[in-house]
Amino acid sequence: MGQSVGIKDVAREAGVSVGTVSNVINRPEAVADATRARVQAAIERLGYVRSESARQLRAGRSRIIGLLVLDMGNPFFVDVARGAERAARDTGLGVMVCNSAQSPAEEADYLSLFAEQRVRGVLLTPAEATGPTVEAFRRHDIPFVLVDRVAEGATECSVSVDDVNGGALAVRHLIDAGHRSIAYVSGPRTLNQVEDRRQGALRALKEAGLPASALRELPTERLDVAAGRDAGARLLGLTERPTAVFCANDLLALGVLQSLYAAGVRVPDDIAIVGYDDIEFAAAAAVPLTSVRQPAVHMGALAADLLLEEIEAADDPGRAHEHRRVVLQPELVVRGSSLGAR
Amino acid sequence: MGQSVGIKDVAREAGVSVGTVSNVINRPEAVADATRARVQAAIERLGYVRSESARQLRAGRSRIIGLLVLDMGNPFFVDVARGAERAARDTGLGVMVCNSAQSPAEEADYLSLFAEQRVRGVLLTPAEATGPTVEAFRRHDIPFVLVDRVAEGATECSVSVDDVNGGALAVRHLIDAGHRSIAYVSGPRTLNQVEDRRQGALRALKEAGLPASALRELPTERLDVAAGRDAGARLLGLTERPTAVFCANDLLALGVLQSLYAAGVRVPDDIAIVGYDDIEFAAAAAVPLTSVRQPAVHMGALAADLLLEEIEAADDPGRAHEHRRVVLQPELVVRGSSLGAR
DNA sequence: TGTTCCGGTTCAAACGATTCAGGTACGCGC
DNA sequence: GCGCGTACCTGAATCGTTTGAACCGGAACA
Repeated sequence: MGQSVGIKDVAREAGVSVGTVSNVINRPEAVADATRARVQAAIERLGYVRSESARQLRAGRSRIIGLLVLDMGNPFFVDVARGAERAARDTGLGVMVCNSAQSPAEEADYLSLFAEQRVRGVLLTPAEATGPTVEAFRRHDIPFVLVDRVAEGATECSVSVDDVNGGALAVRHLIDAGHRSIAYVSGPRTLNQVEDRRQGALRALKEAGLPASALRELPTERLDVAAGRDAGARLLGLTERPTAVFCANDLLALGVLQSLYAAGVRVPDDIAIVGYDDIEFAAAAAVPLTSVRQPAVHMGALAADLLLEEIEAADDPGRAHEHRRVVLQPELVVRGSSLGAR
Repeated sequence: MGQSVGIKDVAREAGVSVGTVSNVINRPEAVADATRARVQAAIERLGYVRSESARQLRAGRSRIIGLLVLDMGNPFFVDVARGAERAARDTGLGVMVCNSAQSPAEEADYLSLFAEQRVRGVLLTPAEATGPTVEAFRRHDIPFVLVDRVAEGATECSVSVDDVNGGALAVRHLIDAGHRSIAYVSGPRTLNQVEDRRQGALRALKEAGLPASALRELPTERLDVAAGRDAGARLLGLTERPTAVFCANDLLALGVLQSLYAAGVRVPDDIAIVGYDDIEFAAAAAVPLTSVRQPAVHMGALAADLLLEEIEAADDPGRAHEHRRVVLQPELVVRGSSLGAR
C-alpha cells in the first residue's frame, strides 16, 4: 500500500504541520481537542505507525536493555529473564533477550549488537572468567550489571548467589547422610559457577575432616541433559563407584538420573543425587530431585533494578550511583533423590 | 568520554570525508589500502560503533524478525525459538523473541512494538482463535508466518503440527491399553491447540465405538505445571475416577503426575498419563512420560525459512511467493507412564 | 492604544548514517 | 595536446522524528 506512511503524510492528511502531529502523539494535552481528533482520525485512516528508528536517532538512545544469558534451554535462566523483564517493563523499558550459549564468540557478537542498538544498559551472565569482551564493552560507557557472577572490581554492579555456600550445602547434606565418596559432575571448568560450587564442596569435605580426594570430578563440555546422560554413563564405568553425585546444575542431574535409571541403578538407594538451581522440573523428576534452590526470578528483578538505578543516575547528575555487589543466599531443598542415610 | 562518537568524528580523525568512512565499513574494496588502514585505525582509536538506528532510518527497514511465542516457560517454545533463530541467523537476520504469555493484550502490545521497529517479518504463535490483532497487523504489510497454527485464509503461510491426529494418537494408545474412561486436562478452550487435540481424542473414541462421554474434560486456566498440579487434585476428587489422563501438554502432565505421586496414586498402575510435546523433561519425569512428540526445532526453522522466502519475494519483484500451509505430523513416544494393559 | 500573556500552532534545525552525482589526479593512447 | 578511462575521494541530500524558537490572533490589563 502506501508503502510506509510517515508523520508528514499524516500532517498533510489532517491539514496541520508535522510538529503538531508529533505533539498529538507525545504530549496530547498540548493540542486543542478538535485538532487532536482530526489528527488522530488521519493516523487511523492511514494506518500510521511511528518509526522507532527515527525516534531513537533523534533521542540518541533506545528504550531497551539487553539481557544476555548463558543458556535459554535452562529454565533457570528463563526465570532470570522473567524477573528482569517484569522489572524493566514496569519502568517502560523493553528487554531484548539473547542467548550466548556459553560461547564467548557469540557473547561478543551480541554485545556489539547491543552497542550498535545503543541499548540503555545490559544485564550480562558472562561466559568467560574475566571477560575480555566485558572489558572491551566498558569503553562504550553503557551501564551493565553482572548477573549470577560477582563483579571483581568496583566498576560495576553485580547480583549473584553464593555458589561456594551452595556447593557446601549440597555436599554437607550428602556427608551427613553418610556418603564418603562423592562425584562432582561439573561442566566446563571455565565457568565461575562450576568452580565456586566445587570450592564449596571441598570446603564441606574439609569441615567434615574428609580428604579432598573424596570428591571425584567428572567434567562435561556443556551444562545440559545430554551431557548429564553422558556423565552418568561415565560414572557407571568407574571402579570404586561413588555413592553420591553432586551436579553443577539440575539439567546435568536429570541426565545423570536418566542414565542411572536406564542402567537399573536405584536412586537414592545405590547412588544419591543432588542437583543445583531447583528448576521447576526437579520436583517432577523420576526421583524428585534434591537441589540447591536459587532465587532466579528475584535475581533477575534485582539486577534489572540495579541497572535502572544506574541508568537514572547517568541521566540525572543529581543522583549518584554507587556500584553494589549483591550476594543472595541459596537454600537446600531436600527431596527423594538424596533421602535415606547409609 | 567522547559521549557518542559518530562517523563524522572518525572522518575528522582520519582526515577523510564521511562518505569514505562509510565506504570503509560497507565496501572496503572500494577504498585504497592506505586510506582504509588510516580510517580503521581511527575507528579503533575512538572506539566508534555505528548507530543501528541511523542506518535503519536511512535503509527504511531493520534487519531483524520478530518471534512472538505463547509461553517462554514452556521448553517446547524455547525449541521453536532455537530453530527459528538458527535459520534466521544463517541469512544475517537477527531474531527478537518476545513472550505473549497467552495474553491477547500482550500479543497486541508486542505486535505494535514490532511494527514500530519496522521488523522485516514476524513469526507468530497467536494467543487468540482468529486474532483481530492479526487482522489489524496485516495492514502494515509486514510479512508474517503463523507457527503452531494453521492459516485460515490463503493470506499467509503457516507451519503447524497436526493436533487432531496427535490427540487421536494419544487416546487411541490409551484405548488400546484397555482404558475406557479418560480425563482430558485441557487448558483454556480458546486455544486452537487445546481444541484440536480434544477433537482428535473424540475421534479416537468414536473409531473405537466408545461414547464421547468416555472423555471427561478438566479445563485449566493456564498451560503450566502449577495448573497441572491443580488439575491433578481435581482429578482425585472425582467420583468414578478415570483410569487414564491425556494432558494438552507436558507441563500439565508433569503437574498432574506430581499431584498423583503426592497422593500415593501409582502411575501407570492406578492411572495412566499421556502428555504432549515430548519436551526434554518428559523422559526424566517421576515416571517417564508417554508423550506426543512435536518437531519443535524443525517447525521453528521451517517457519523462519518460509518467512525469509516471503521477505525475499517482497524485495525482488522477480521472485513470486505463494503462501503455503505446512502441516507436520506428530509421533507418539511411549514410555512408562502409560505402560501395562488393564 | 499599546503591552503582555497565552494557548495553539508552524518552522527549521538537528540526529547519524548511506548514497550518488560530481570532483581530482593520474596514466594511456592517438 | 587532447580526450578518455580509472581509481579514489568529497559533499550534499536524504531518511522520519523531536524539539525549541518563533509566530499569531485575541483577551486582559494599564
